[in-house]
Amino acid sequence: MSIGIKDVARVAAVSPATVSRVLAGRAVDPAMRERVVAAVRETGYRPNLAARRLRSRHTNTIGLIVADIRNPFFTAVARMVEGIAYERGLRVIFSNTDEDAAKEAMYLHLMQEERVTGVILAPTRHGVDNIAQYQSDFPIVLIDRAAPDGACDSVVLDNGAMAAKLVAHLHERGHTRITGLFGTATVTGNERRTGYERAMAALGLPAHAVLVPHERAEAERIVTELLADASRRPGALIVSNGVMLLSVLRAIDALGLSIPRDIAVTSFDNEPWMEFVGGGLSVIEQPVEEIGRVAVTMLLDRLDHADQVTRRVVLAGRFLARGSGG
Amino acid sequence: MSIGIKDVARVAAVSPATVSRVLAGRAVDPAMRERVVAAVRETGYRPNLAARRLRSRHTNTIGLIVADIRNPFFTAVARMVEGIAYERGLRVIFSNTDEDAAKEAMYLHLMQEERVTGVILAPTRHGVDNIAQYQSDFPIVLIDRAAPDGACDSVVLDNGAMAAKLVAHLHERGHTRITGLFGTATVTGNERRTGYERAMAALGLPAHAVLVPHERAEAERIVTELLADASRRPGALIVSNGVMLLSVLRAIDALGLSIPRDIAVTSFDNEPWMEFVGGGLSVIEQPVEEIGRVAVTMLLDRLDHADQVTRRVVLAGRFLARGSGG
DNA sequence: AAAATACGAGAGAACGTTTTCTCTAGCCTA
DNA sequence: TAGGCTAGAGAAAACGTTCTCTCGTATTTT
Repeated sequence: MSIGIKDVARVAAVSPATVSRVLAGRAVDPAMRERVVAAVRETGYRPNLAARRLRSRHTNTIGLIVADIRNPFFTAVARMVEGIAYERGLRVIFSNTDEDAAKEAMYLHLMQEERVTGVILAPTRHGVDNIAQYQSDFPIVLIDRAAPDGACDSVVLDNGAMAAKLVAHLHERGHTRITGLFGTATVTGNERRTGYERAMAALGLPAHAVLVPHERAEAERIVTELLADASRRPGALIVSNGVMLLSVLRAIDALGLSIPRDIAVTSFDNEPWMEFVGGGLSVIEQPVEEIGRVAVTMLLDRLDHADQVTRRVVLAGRFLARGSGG
Repeated sequence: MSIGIKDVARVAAVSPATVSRVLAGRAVDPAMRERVVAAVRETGYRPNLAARRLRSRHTNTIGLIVADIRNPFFTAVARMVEGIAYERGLRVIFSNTDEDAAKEAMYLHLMQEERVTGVILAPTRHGVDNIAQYQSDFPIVLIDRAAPDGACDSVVLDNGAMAAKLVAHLHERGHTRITGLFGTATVTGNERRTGYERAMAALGLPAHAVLVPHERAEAERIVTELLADASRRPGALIVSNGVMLLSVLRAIDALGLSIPRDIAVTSFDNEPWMEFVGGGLSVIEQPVEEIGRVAVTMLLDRLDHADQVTRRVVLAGRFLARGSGG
């Protein structure tokens, strides 16, 4: 039998309502307040959040659903979101879809049942089209991957421009046979591919985009095939994200190739270890803390102004030139 | 105004209790069950979890508190715990203390208010001594770091033996001047240091253990200092975890040294990128999936048998010999 | 065939809070 | 000084479920 607000009220010789008011920081006679505070301490009372949420009809909870927790980009964003949310008195329910649309749908349903205040979501490709049905229950802010028709607030990287930056960097280093590797599963991959193709075209170079599935073994197989034949091997690679990069590195290693001697490699996403591989990998660093902060802010904003038009915040990344560009 | 169980009951022409029974999968007349299922679908009903938890008095929720989400070991464990928990119909509340005892205490209080079923915790050094006060509210299973007096169920790596394995490996490769780098903040670091010192003593070699703080810049400074002077430089390093390893690599890189030519490096924790650095880093891989599974299992076990004696499960790691041992 | 038993359904209480409503006392204004 | 107003406290309803209790019907047992 745990201690309830009534027990505290009895000890403090006040009504439960008064205890509730003290806990909520509302106007209460100072003497009474003190009695209540003392009683809370004495009894070791802990409010029951389930009861509080049920009665007050707000959960002060936001959902965070990411597509792949193994991707350190999402880990970093999650860390930021959680920190900011807690600062503002919001709890975070965290979940991971593993790029699986069914899991995504399940977690969105769960968010409905939790009656969350709002959701920050990195949607799967399939999920993007189906978020509309949840919008009526809570606002959603998309991160990393935006809804194509602006159906949703979103905060994304300027993928096209960043891809172009990688192309420019490799071109400056004298590369012309630049191949791009992009994911099949996300709009982000698409945007990066488009940016790559435009930039290549602008330089009068032939673009060669390869679509790489999310699944690891398959990804490695495709990359190995691409690089196996020395005569047809590209001079430089642009890799769409940090997870895919690992498959690329594994293939390069297995073929006994060396970066940047045999092939130049650049990528999206920055991680601590990347300075130690291939003479230091030249990469696009995403502004993860900014993404987290903007996402939470937009979500809270949307709660206050439900019928404001949707916004799409596009953030620039930072190009880190290290040695792997050749 | 959202749809409640009474609305579903009205549509299905049954009592709310019956709807509840159908949802809980209890015995109900098939015809009625069908009516209820249809009504749920028709109304788009989503149960309110706050109400359910309040009334049923169990939350089906476990708390997972880790010390450092940037450490991929914890990310991996978290992923496993979440997966297993969801399989068993448990929700996971995830939080991260950043090795901060105050944050740890706050989150443990939060777990009380959430009325969680149990908690899986990677405690800070300070936290280990204070968990007793929470044990009365919910069982706790410690991971990675055990309570010294067996006050708690725990699942840990066989740190001593694994450290000895690294020593043996380096010794086989001809190293005698082997320095160990260990964290100051955790009992885990202590155990690894002890294992290292014993193994060195057994081989008749002088042990040289260096304590490295968790804070990154400071860690890097200390390691740089250790390696700067070529004449006093150790021939091989044993690093206590993957986060510290990054500081070590940075220092080695900054000094222009090469692994394993100038210095051999071995470490605890395995991550995908480690095969590409220093000719492939030789490391101890922790059985993360096993740790997650055992932790959840022990927690559920403890719920059934509250007064069973505490258990301490010690798991072996796997040594991955790659090139960095020299 | 009668009695005992088991099963399933509904009514209503209960979970632990916050909120609404009512009331009193004190204060300000006219 | 009387009347209206305001602030703060308590009583009781309400949040949306599940659980307990009761009762009727169907099934088994003797």
